[in-house]
Amino acid sequence: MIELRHLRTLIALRDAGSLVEAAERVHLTQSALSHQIKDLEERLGTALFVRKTRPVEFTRAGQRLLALAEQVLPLVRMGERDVARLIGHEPGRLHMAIECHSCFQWLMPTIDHFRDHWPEVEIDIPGGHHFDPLPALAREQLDLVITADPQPLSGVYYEPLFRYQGLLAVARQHRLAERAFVAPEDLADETLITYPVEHARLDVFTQFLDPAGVRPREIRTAELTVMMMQLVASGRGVCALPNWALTEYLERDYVKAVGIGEAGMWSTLYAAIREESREQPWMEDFLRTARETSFAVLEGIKPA
Amino acid sequence: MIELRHLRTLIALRDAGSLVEAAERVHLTQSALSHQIKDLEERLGTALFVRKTRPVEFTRAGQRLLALAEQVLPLVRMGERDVARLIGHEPGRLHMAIECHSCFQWLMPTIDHFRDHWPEVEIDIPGGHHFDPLPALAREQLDLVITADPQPLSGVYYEPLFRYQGLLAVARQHRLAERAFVAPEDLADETLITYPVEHARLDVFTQFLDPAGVRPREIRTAELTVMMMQLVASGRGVCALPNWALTEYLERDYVKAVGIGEAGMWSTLYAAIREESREQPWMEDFLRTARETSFAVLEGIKPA
DNA sequence: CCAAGAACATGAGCTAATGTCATGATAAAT
DNA sequence: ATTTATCATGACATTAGCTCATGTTCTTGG
Repeated sequence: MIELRHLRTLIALRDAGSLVEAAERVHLTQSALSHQIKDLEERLGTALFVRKTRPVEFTRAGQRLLALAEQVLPLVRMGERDVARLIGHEPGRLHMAIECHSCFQWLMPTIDHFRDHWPEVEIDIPGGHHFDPLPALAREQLDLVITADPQPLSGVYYEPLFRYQGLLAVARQHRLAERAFVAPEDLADETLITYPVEHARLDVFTQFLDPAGVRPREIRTAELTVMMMQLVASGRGVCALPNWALTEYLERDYVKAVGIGEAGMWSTLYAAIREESREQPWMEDFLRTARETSFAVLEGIKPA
Repeated sequence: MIELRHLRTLIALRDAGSLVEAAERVHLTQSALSHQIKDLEERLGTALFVRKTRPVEFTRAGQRLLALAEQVLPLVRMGERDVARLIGHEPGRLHMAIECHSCFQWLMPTIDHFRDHWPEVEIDIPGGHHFDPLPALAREQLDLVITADPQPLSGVYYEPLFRYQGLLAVARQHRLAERAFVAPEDLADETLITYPVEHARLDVFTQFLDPAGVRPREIRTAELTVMMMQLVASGRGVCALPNWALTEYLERDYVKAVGIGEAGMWSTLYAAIREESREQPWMEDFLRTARETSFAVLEGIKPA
């Protein structure tokens, strides 16, 4: 019997273009997908896609099932959502804080989408609190915090949203601009621009420079991403940012980006929530929506 | 994650009205369904139906999922059907013979429905053959035979369709008419009307009278069911027929029906096909359609 | 009102489906 | 030709999902 699992796999496969990446998206191994699809194909008595091409090419049978998936999965999700809504009549509250300074880009579409489906949930991003957001979460002053560095805190659960790559933004004519990636030593006599937060919470240091024992010549801070970009573009320094925070500047050819370290510098973005709110139907829905929206809106990120 | 399995279960549950019978329909145990649904309910965080009532009553969440199932399952079946059709381009042939004389009632809707979906399969019920249909099946003169007594024959596979109960039709004012069921001895001085086939192929004898060593006073035969009903109604005998062959006469209050033996006399109706044709996509579809249609059209039958 | 019968729940245990891991084959890229 | 990426495959592991046996609860009929 065909199951929804199979349909979800096919969609992931189409979106990803390869088994390996599709496997990541559905949080299984490549092997599992290979077996799963092979099994399905055997039962149906036909191949569903051609593996030799990149991206994979679907056979007619495969296309038919894809179409089926497109019809069916949204219906199922709507159904689940309705059921969830039938349960939690108590109007929910979703007050959130955003640690990472440039998340609005993908968070806003998420919120818009969410608001349509859960009109009764009160959403807010209270501005200008100067307290530490994670304790405030535990204190129930906040309900969700977007953060890149989870710290163990009783009652707080960190739901991974996605992984992203940190890139080094440099001026277009910078000496490093044509490199595929930089080594820690390359930053030894550069000015590094960061957000004004503790050293320990910046991945460039913890993951990249500190392990190599390298310190940049100078460190200066800036509050806003645009500001940083101006400094970088005018050659007054370099700065490490998530790939998706940079795309708009890269598209406009305002700065260049190079990889950080040979393997790249990857971090995970988390949604921190209280344990109890974890099973709230609208919370589950929000997290799912957030993940979906981010994959739709952002490029070059990977499932956590 | 919700799966199609769950939706299929819910539909079965609604149609059946109780877990026990729903379990039969999906060919699982009552326990399995209980676990399955409990698990689903836990994950959704709400009950789906009230178990105390008969038939079971669905909660709002349950109703929503039922609606979902009604939307989704037909789509899935159409998808599967299309895929199956994409494979088997070779035009199929489906020539069938019907052993049991009063099957047209449910077979016709099946054929109609099937013809819409598989226009390229040539369907026929060749009439008036006087040869034995099962050997003809092996000889590839026929492709499907509806029969109630499977006989081991190499290369022939018997797919069970459903189980039905044999009932004894008696005149309205007959002395047995008010009984819940008859014992073998009750027939000792009755005239029994049967189809004109070998003794060994009539369940009344093999399952009921022979084991008890009872012979009816007289046996007479009739070709057609209507004929039998006329004889029965006018008090010239009694006859054993499948429950579904009788319903139309019962509804019109033309005859009465009583059970045969305390436990009832149950037989299974089979579709006999050749081993090889068993995996033909349209054959699978025909059998499924046949089973579905029969459950929709007939009452008082059970899954095999 | 009690005994017997249905129908559902539940826990233990088993099996088979469905994963992972390690590795090999194949094709594309350098 | 070598490296790198992707997919296939077999052996093993895990676990979801089933059956079996039994308990609980509600209904029915004597």
